[in-house]
Amino acid sequence: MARPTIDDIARRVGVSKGAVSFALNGRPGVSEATRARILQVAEEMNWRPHTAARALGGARAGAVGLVIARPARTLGVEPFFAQLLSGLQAGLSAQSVALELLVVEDTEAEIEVYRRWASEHRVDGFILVDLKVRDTRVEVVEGLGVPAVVLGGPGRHGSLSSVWADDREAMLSIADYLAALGHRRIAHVAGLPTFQHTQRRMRALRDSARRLGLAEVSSLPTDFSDAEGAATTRMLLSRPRRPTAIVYDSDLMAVAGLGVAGEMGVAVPGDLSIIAFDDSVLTRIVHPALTALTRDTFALGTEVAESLLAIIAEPGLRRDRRTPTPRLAVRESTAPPALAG
Amino acid sequence: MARPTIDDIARRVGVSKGAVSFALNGRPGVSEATRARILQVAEEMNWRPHTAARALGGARAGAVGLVIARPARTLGVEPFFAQLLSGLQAGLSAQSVALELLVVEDTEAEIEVYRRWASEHRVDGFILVDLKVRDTRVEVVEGLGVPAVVLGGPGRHGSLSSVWADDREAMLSIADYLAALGHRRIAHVAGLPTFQHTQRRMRALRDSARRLGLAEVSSLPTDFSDAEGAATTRMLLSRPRRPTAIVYDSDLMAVAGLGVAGEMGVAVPGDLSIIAFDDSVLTRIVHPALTALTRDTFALGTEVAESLLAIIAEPGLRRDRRTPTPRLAVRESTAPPALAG
DNA sequence: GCCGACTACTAAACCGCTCTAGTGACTGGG
DNA sequence: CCCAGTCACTAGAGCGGTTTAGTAGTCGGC
Repeated sequence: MARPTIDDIARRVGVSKGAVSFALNGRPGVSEATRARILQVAEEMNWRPHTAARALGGARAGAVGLVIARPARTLGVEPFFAQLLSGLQAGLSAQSVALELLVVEDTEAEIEVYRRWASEHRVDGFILVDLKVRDTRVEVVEGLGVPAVVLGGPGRHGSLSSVWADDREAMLSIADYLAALGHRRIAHVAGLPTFQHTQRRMRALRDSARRLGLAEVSSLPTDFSDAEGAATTRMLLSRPRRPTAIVYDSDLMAVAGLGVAGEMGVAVPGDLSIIAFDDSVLTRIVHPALTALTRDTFALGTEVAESLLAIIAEPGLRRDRRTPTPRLAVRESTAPPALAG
Repeated sequence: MARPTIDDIARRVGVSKGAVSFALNGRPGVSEATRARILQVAEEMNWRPHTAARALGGARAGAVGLVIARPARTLGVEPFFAQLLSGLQAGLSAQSVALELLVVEDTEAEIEVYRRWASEHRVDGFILVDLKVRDTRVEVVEGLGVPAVVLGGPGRHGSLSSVWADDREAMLSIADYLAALGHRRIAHVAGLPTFQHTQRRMRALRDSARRLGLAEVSSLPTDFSDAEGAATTRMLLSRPRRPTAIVYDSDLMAVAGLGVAGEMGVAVPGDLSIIAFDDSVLTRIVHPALTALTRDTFALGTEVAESLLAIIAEPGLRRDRRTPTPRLAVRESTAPPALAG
């Protein structure tokens, strides 16, 4: 027998389709005896709801959408994303909601996908990542009236809910730590300046420099690639007065920077301290292991998933969740600067 | 105006629903003039098909499923998967087919998901990865009658189509290369022995040893984690007669192994040559950069996507595609063994 | 004994689209 | 001139659910 439908069940039990629907959805309208009988027969026939049919009636699609606007080839190298994805999965699968994933080239294409998926009823909600400084997506998604959670914050995402960690606070803690070690010349190999979190980190470092009276502090934007991370490091270490500490906006760039230091004969942490603004196996696998800001990206993912599910269940709800500020895991790549600093 | 339906278009143009459906799907049954008019109005009204409604009529779901049975937390660290995912995306999005992704704990749960998705008509096909030696999934998916492509081969996947690269050939080329350099004691830090490709690689190495007359060659299974990769390396390097070359089944383990060598004062490539059986930024970012077997995982992904789409379009088709054998990219981690070998 | 309220259920509309059977107009061949 | 065949299109069933309106039957109260 092919796919049994509720009609088959209804016939077999000797009731109407409607009764079966009520029974299967735990809705009032059938007696307990009948409900039990229906459930039993459904079980026997191995019945499963046809998602399309359900969705057609205006119900849930049973999936949420994540669209990532990055060149597809670079996605593979970001431990962050894979971790986040895993966490999202864990959170969603608890309610057997699927994740619909799409990688597109640019924000324009991304917006087009939101439009399409929303109008196709393909998903019940969206997850927005990589928030830009003036992000057009927020407005569009708000306009679509589809529940959505923004990863990043605080503020700047209209009426959408968000899950965020305090980048600013984290950067301040790094600056404090480096200053306490005695570093005065600190460089920051940043990410794309169009991202909100990049901006926040740069601003935080600038503020720290002023407050702590650090002489030479600079943030240098990159595209997050290992290549630019390496190139920027090479440039920094070629300066006559090289920085004694470098903070990298991603673990990948930090590892690339460590490689450059090795290649140029700069000892880590003797001549140069390195801190990564993101953690993963990468930082622990290299030698010396990198001091890094760790946060539980997996947990972040589950948090986002839960937020989104909550909003889907109760539209209109707005929920801003701040996750724990990343903490500095001190490993072997940081030390007081050499005396000749 | 909310979502326009084909009925709205029909009313506006002054034709029937059927005509609109024909026109929008490029099917015969309407005149060119009417078709043009309908398309124009559909465009004006910004109409999009409701996927659920389409799927209900027995048509395509417009999505394919990928279920991965691994602890979710470890997924994040495998560059391979993210790359594959990107490639899949690229291949699928060409026909705007979505990818439904789910990470589960074990094979049992994975099979349950196949069952559910198939009966829910949620996807049009499946992609099976991590093929085990005696894999129960193949049989189940065959039984479901849903198109599927297996990543891995050759053989051992029943009537399902497959996309595969020649692991055996690749391992032979590594053995040949190391033997030519003069290595006679070679260790192989393998992956999970339940995987088909792990078995194939181990067998190939054994065969090579016999053929080339290599004295001491051994394969040591691990769980693919950086931790076990490091531990196994530590064990190998503590032996009185340590190997002069180690082949790692993944780039992650190779990097971990490199770290252990550094920690134990074993020079790479002076005292020890290292080869990774998989390539990614990881191998290029460390120092010395690792000699590795490179293949285009992204291309592999698009290949799988295309195969699957072909089978969905034409059920019953069976298509085994062999992708180019991975080639050895020689970098800085391999050299002839020290004389005292 | 009758009314109203409640329970347990049925019948059927509906969601948006596809697809088949059918219809009317026109064409062309014998 | 009539009939068969094509063309362009319509009407409506059907996909598998949900949901609403309606309907018997029962029960309690006065």
